[in-house]
Amino acid sequence: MTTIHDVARVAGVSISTASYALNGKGSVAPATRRRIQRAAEKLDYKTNARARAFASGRTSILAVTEPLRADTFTSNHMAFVLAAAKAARRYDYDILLLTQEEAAGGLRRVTSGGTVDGIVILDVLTHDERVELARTLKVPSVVVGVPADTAGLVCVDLDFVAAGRMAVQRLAQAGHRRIGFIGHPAASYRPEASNFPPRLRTGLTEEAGRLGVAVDTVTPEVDYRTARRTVTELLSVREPPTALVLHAHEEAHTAALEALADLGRTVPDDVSLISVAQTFDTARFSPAIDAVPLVAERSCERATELLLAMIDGDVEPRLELLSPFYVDHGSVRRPPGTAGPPATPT
Amino acid sequence: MTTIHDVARVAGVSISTASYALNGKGSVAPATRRRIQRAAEKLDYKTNARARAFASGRTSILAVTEPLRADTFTSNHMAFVLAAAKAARRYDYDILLLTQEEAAGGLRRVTSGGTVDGIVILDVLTHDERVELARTLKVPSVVVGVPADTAGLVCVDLDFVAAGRMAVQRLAQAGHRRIGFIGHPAASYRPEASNFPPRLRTGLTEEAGRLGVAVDTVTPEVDYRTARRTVTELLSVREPPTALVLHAHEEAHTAALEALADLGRTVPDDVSLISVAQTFDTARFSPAIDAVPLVAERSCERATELLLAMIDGDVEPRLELLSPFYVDHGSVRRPPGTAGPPATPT
DNA sequence: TTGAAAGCGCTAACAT
DNA sequence: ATGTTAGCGCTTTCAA
Repeated sequence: MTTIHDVARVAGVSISTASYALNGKGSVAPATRRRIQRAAEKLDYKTNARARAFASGRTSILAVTEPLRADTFTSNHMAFVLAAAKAARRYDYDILLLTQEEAAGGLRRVTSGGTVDGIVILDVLTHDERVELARTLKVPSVVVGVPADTAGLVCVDLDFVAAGRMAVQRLAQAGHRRIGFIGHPAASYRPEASNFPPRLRTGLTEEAGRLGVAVDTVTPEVDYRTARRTVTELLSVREPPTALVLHAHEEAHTAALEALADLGRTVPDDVSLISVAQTFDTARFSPAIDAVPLVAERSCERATELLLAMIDGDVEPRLELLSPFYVDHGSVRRPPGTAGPPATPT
Repeated sequence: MTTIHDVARVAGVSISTASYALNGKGSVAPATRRRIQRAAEKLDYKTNARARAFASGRTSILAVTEPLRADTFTSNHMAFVLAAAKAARRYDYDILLLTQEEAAGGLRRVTSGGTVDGIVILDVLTHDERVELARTLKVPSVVVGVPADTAGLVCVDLDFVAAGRMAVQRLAQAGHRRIGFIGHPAASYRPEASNFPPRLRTGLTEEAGRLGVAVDTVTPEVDYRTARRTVTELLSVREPPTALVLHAHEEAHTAALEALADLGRTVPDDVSLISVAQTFDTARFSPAIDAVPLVAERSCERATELLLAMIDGDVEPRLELLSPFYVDHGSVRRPPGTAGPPATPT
């Protein structure tokens, strides 16, 4: 095994100089640095991560805690975990994955022993024991999501309220006066769940109220048949909505499209469609569906950035809400029989 | 920060005795051990993981490498990652997650520096660069899956061939002479993909040949409409299969059930159904579907067991295929119009 | 710009 | 059964 001593010896310098040169720290004469690098290369020297962690007090590992709950969607979770991994790697960190069992216990463990340098808390609940714990830990942490009490925390998340508003604004602008909202299962709106479904719904309904748009809300369970039946019922009333906003699982999108096809309604001629806060690609549906996407990479990139700043320095507690943006795939048009404002904004 | 020195001092022993007592190694008098434990508790002593890793050469972290490819199913991947995490924790290990980018590079990195003690390779391809690399590494690794060349490797996997056989046997026994096989998308059967889809199909078709059962195979893409159309076509021929075997994504199951309902076929009276090698619960469909399940926990538990044995000792290279088992939910009956052998085996 | 040297906190070989 | 002690390989302070 070749150590930094070997490199120093071959390069004819002291180990401290070798260390400085290899880490790009301190001041080393260019010629010396090159000599050391060549020696390291020649000897195929690899820094011993354990020794480095011990000496420096840094492991270059971040804990990522992501419980998997029944009321949430696997693909979304996976997207965030992957995004967190990607972001961490951009800064030369690896991630240690903490799952459901041992949510708080695991955090305590990897934290008290110094296994990780920081914590990324994903998929946070309105009231989350991991957040309570994180507040008391000396290891820095960042929350992706918005718990009820954000005091003393660094939180990053999509502005779900604004995302809900944005969908309504787009539809109102196209002339829709009555929209259907297909939300998550009812359980997702209870106070003990994540709070992004209610946040989105709040933005949507408040903006609708402001703009004089009626909203029919349904919250189908996570299975194709229920979703399909619910959508069919939603559209089979005397005065059906002329547009649908979806904040639901992927299968509900399929179900909605199938239900519409079955009812003989065309998108976007008869019914307009917008999907809000999804991590999957809504362009793959036929027809493609307009979206206000939830980009896991954005949240995780920013969260990681802040976390690393906390690791070597101080960061003021804060709540950073990322502005939503609109992706047009042509699934919104003005309602049938109206000659109102143009469907496409200028 | 309280160290083992503090514990030793308070307990009135040497640090080595404290270390032995705290780690359950060496021989320490029960009374002494208790004294040390009380001291540790009182001081809220936590082993410094970095120092321990440095001194012992073990980090108690396993790398789990799981690329995410387009041709595979997120929920399956997630199931295996979670199962790996769970298994690791059972043995007091944490997992460091390596994703697509840096598949081989990441392995090299966490391996050459001693960041991890071992590697769990998930979702292995028939020809997988990670496997090639793992063969050359001094850090032990275990493969979940079966690459083309298993020489020198420790591999664990469900016996997909036997799983395919089992499904056919069950149906043949119930009297079916023609079955439909709904497989993964065609791309999954190419040599550069994972090899479990072909393995399953091989077992199924060979056993069918042996038992005189005709097999109509379809390989729909991963979207609801294609799946549904394909299933409808499969059943809309002059002599349709009387049973379906599914080795496909979850949405294809929904699609198949919908297609059957649309065609007016009842399960299991008109058509029998078996789902093979799925990680999701096939009982949640209505009707519930018989299964030869793929239990991620089984594979990962055994893989981890072997990996840990490799970490402190030697393990002979091997390929361990786990026997499939059948879960009856009543979705198999004898074909309509036959009065042959009973549908349920004794 | 470079080098000498002091640990970091723990494990484990060895001595008692 | 318990204690002494030598590192583990690196980072970093301090001196030159």
